Amino acid sequence: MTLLVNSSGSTKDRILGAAELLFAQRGFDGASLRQLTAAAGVNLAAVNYHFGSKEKLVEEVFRRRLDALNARRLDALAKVAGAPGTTLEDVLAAYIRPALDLSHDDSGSLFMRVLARAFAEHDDTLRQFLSENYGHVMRQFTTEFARLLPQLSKQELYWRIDLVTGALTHAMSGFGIIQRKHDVSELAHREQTAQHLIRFSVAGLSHP
Amino acid sequence: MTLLVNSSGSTKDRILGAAELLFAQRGFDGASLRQLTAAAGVNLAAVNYHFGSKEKLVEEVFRRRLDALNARRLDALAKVAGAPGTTLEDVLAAYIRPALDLSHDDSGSLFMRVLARAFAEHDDTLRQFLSENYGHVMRQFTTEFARLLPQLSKQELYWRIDLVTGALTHAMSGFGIIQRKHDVSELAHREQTAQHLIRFSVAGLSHP
DNA sequence: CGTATGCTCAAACGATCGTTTGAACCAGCC
DNA sequence: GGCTGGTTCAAACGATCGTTTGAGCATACG
Repeated sequence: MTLLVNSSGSTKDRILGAAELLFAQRGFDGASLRQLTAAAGVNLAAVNYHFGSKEKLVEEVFRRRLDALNARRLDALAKVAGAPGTTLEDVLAAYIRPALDLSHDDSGSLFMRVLARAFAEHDDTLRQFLSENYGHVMRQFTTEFARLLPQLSKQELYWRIDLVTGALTHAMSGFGIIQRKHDVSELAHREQTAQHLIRFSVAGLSHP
Repeated sequence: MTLLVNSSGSTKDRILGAAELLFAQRGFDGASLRQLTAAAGVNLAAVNYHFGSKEKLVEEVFRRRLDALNARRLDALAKVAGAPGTTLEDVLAAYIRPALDLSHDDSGSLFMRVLARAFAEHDDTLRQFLSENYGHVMRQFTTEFARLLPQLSKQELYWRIDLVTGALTHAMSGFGIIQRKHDVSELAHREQTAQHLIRFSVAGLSHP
């Protein structure tokens, strides 16, 4: 089976790291606490001791990554929002690039796959958690999109953003058929993904 | 808990119907055979008697719907493919409309949600099953897209189709924020969804 | 009639799940 | 030394999982 994920760090961090990996690979139900604690190299009871329950652990996995992701998204947005020369590409880049960085970060994080799984699970408590804690980020981006696309009705804009989100989630979680070639560096592949996503989204958002 | 789903039909069909519903709601792991057989109004052992195992049942749920879906997709494609006046809209409609019909069909099928779940699960055996049995459909559509978009490189075309698929899956499985209003008929909403998807995809596929 | 055949049923199987328990350990402080 | 609070540990808890079993029932055929 899966071996140790982390031999260093605190027990809590080792659990969080192993949880992220195993949730991405096998899902929230599919990954058991016994597999998880074995991979983390900690005792089975450590999860309930440090997090209270498996469900709370799931929330912590989300919180840790989403806090970082949305902070970087808002930073990037603040640098371009409201400025006179700002383009659709700029706002989309502020939305897309932090997510791509996260989905391919140093620890080989599979977090975006975990996130996509959460969407697919249609778990109401989890969706409520996401909406409550991170809905304001989406709202800020929507406002900026509306400013740059004044010709679109609110309804029309929502539709298009929804479809962009679908393409984004799909690409970021590695659903697709596109795989990185062996002769392309990780960084180059990420840049290529960002370019495709942004140009595709610009076209989808701004068509007449 | 969930009550009876079907009080008529053969035991096999009742199981398949209940399985589709519960897999969509709770996932393949999350839906137990005891919940499932209770909802179908059949004995617990009936699943293993008629299907052999839970995994085989999952495959049957897919096979039943995907056979119908892809037959209708290929029918629709055959009517427009290769013809001189065929547009991108026509081909996209042949791809999108049968899926939308299925995702909102008479029995309130949640099948597209099941399919999206299968994508998210990243289950290799399931992906192989899908690729082996239905890969040729995707290949035919890709060929037609390539004919209508000769200016795109193969690599570029694959990227764009991949992103279209993401938007499609997202919209069809009801991930998004867009919900049908109470004063809009089911049929009108489906048509609106198709229109948005097609126009968005045309823009994304054909931008320079 | 007897007896196959296809199907359903309640009951049980062993495995695995998330969680709890109580003892053991181990720093730091009196 | 003794004591305390935070942490880890093996072991067990009851619940639920997918699957199997063998008896029971119905229909069809000789």
